[in-house]
Amino acid sequence: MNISTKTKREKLAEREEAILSAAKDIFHDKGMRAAKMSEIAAAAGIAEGTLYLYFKNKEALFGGVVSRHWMDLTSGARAEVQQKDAPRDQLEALASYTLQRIIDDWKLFELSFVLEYRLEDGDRKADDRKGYVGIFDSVIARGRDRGDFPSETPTRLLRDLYFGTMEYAVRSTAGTGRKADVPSVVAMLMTAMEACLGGVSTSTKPDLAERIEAAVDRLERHVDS
Amino acid sequence: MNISTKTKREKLAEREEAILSAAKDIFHDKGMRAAKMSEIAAAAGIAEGTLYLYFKNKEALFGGVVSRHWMDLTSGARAEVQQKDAPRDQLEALASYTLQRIIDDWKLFELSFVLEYRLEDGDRKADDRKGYVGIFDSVIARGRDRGDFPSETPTRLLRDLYFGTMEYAVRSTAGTGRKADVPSVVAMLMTAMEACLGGVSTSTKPDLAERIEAAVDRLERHVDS
DNA sequence: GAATGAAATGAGCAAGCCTCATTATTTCTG
DNA sequence: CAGAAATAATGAGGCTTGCTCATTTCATTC
Repeated sequence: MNISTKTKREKLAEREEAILSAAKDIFHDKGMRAAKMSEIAAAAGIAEGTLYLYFKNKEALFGGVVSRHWMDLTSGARAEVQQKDAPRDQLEALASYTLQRIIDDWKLFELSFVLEYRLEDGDRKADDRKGYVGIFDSVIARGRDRGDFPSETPTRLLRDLYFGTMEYAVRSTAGTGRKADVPSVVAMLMTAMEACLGGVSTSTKPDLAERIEAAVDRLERHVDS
Repeated sequence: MNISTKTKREKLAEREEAILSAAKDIFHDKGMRAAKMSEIAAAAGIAEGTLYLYFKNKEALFGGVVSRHWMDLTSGARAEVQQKDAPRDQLEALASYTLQRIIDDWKLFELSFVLEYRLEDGDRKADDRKGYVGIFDSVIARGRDRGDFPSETPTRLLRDLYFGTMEYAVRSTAGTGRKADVPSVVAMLMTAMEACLGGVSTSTKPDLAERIEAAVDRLERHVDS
């Protein structure tokens, strides 16, 4: 019967993993265009024809690589966000994490752009990123529930601001030697977000105005008595 | 001698135009990948080999198309900006114009992304967009000179916010039937920009000085009574 | 009209994605 | 366990397509 430690399904899954892993390396090194299917097959230790049993074509393989990357990113982001409590701080942490990851894995992001614009069924991208963007959305939703974000700016627009700024920041420095300066970008982004989210209560300490108001209140009560 | 109305140089330039025009249509319809050089040659009314006398290869041809597009965009934007006086209004006008153009010519933008990530000498994009981004930069510079924008947020970061948000806004709606809602995006973007540029306050939250004054007023009235 | 050089041509080459007839391996069955 | 049946893997070859280059056409000059 089945004496071997690996079931058939496991062996197939394992081989798919090997392919994805080899493909990732080669796409990363050479880009989508220059990476040859024959090369990927060789790196994965299989025949070229076998590739096509696992992935319909080069683009599908590429899609598989990018998709895995997004899933990895998503789980990392979720962990990062859970370490903070206040929605505002979560937004900040998510921004730092996202930016840093985009910088680190720039090559894969670059590739995922290329993919986006070549794929026939334009929904893949959405699927890939849906999980990631969902984290952002739920932070915003929670902030709104708590009353931290009184403004009614649609979440959709906030996404544009948030992710657009970060992606562009990295893209605009890619190619040049310079790396995007994470803290600066995050600081500006938070300023912008706060403006668009309405009166964000700064989580850490009450802001200057509030302290003055509170002091005046105390003084009022004091004078009354 | 030269009886014909067109000099030789003119004829060559004209032919290059014909090629670019045909290429634009076909790239637009089929995308970079599916567009065939033979097809473009046929559409331009020349032999396939002749293409290669005008453009080194497919990517160079593609680059020519995208480059022309950016130049067109840039001159339009400049005209738009000159119709306003206040830097803040110029920013707003530029944003509306840019966003609308990105939406209208989305296909070409899409293609210019693809190009970006396939080109060997990564500087072309910068060259193409430099003129366009320069308009933004000079509006910011003028605003700073006039003292309208007291904040010292680096212009580089502001570009990320400005262009990143707009590009992402269009990208996130591309593919779906929905079009990006220009006024909403511009409104949010201006809120964000104002927050980052300092000064220009339309913020919902009364600003610090106003709150302190209000508190002092209360106190005064209280003590008087 | 001959000579010269520039411009255009398109058949054919090379590269690489993908198919499919064949072979190998695993699973099932009596 | 033998054989059958099903599943998986192979890699040579087909086919598309970007690009080259030997040849031809056209324009200009003397």
